Amino acid sequence: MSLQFFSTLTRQKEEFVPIEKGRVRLYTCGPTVYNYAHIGNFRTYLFEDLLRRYLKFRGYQVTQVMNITDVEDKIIRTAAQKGIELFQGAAENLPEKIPLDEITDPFIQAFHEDRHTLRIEDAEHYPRATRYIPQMVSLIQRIIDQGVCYESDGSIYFSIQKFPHYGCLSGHRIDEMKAGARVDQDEYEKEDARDFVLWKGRREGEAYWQTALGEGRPGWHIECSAMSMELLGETFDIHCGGEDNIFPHHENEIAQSECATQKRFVNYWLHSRHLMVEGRKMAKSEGNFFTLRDLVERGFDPVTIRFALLRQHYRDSLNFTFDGLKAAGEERRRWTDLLLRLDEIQGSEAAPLPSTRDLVQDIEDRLIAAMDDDLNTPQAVACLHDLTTQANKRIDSGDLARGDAGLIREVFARWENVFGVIIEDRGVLDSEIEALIEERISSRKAKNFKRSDEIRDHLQAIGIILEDTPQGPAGSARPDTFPVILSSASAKRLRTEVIQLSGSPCHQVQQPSQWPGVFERYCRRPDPIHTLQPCV
RNA sequence: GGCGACGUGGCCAAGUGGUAAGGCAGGGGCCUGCAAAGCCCUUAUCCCCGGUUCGAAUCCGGGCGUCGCCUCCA
Repeated sequence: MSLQFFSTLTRQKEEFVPIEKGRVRLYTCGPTVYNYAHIGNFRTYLFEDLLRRYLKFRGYQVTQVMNITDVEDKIIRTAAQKGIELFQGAAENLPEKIPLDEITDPFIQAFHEDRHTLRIEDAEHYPRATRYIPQMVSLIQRIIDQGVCYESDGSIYFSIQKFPHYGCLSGHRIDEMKAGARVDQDEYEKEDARDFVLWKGRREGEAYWQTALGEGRPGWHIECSAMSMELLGETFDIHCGGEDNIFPHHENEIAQSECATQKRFVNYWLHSRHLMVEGRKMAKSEGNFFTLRDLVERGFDPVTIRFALLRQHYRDSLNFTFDGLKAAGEERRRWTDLLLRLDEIQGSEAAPLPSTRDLVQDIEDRLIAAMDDDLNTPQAVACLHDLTTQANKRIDSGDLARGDAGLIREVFARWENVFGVIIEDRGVLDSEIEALIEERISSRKAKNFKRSDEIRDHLQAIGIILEDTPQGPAGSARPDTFPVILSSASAKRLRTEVIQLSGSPCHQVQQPSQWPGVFERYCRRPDPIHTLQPCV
């Protein structure tokens, strides 16, 4: 089977054929930087990251653009409130920094930090709207040349009646779109309430650029058209975003772009559905609004958050719950535990058994089939669980040699490149803890179970779980906490893998009233008397 | 009001015509000094009604319910 995506444009799955063989040009709508991104935003960015990673896995060279919207109403309003000097200047000749950057730079930086926290890969380009004003102006001029625009009070509007395909993406038909009160909220003067603005004429108290179009600033939609064309060409392969962007944003992008170029704008439109929290739309007024930072601060493992947001299909609405997070952590723990078990397999480096090769081949075939089918992550995850059960079974029965273990490890390593949720970062075991582990081993040998249980309980209280195996103690990750897997040389000598938690004590965390009991169940253990050194 | 999506076991969730993947949680068992982990066993006829078909969770019609967009909210 071939790689297929569900295209919003045709509302069906289509085989993916890139414009240029072996290469994908991908545009993803990025953040508006007036605040920290919330987990709903990140659901979309994670979907796009998965898409990017899988395309690479499938051998494509990916050129991804993610725009940064750093000029729009809220930013300008914030700047005005803060008394930041509003700028003016020729669009062609702007200084390195503009006053609005004072508002947006910190949030751009925070966005990239959050991205890294969630293991979202770097895109090739992160264009900022304010740096592409000249391109927007010339694009608007091309659209004007097509005779589909009109000017009113210094602003330039696109007349949707003049674009016959208007509505093709969203399914809205122009004659059915009511010019109701809600549509007509724009303060600017439009001939038809449904028209959209390409260029906003200068208004008192707002930032503006001096351009061939006059003084003003760009409308919302034009930045994506201008920047995508500049960096990816006038027709490119895939354009993504959240479902709320289908209308009007992407609909308008198509209209303005295809009018300007008289070419197809985008071949595949992919949209992710929204995230809900505990069954409700996430909203500040509901008290269920979370930024990534909120959750990390409260002790949730960001990689588990990544997994919780990725393991459900991107085109289904996702109900983000704390029970779901916990389950996601358990699923990940199965994998990390298995990898630890595989590491412990001793013996000769014999060639893998044919049955192991068959197993691995079957799993990988199914994984590819699942992901080829419009990124069917739930099915792919099930494949990894199947492999996990099979591998555990073979370890238990003792017919897994190091060569077999290596083969299975390779599968996880390969698919880790796609999912980014399997492999843990490892640190180094604290010497005080090592001493306790050694003491427990000797206690057990001496059948002093009171003392050995005491030590195990103590370690568990600070977030280290010891599990005894026939070969000696081993460790596993706590699903509900922040695991830092520690594996020092001496730990290995003891055949021990230990996990320690890092971070702040839970009693410092404020419990939110809307979820009584949440933190008893999910917060980090009150630690941290032991300092961890990250291992390279 | 217009457009669209969805409704599968306690929870999450695959499966789009041939008699229900996987995970979490729960129960039982093996293993263990006790645990933990792992393994084994264990819970559904797929919102309701009608239709098409030899046969439907899967197609069609109706109903109920949930959600999204129609507002510069991913």
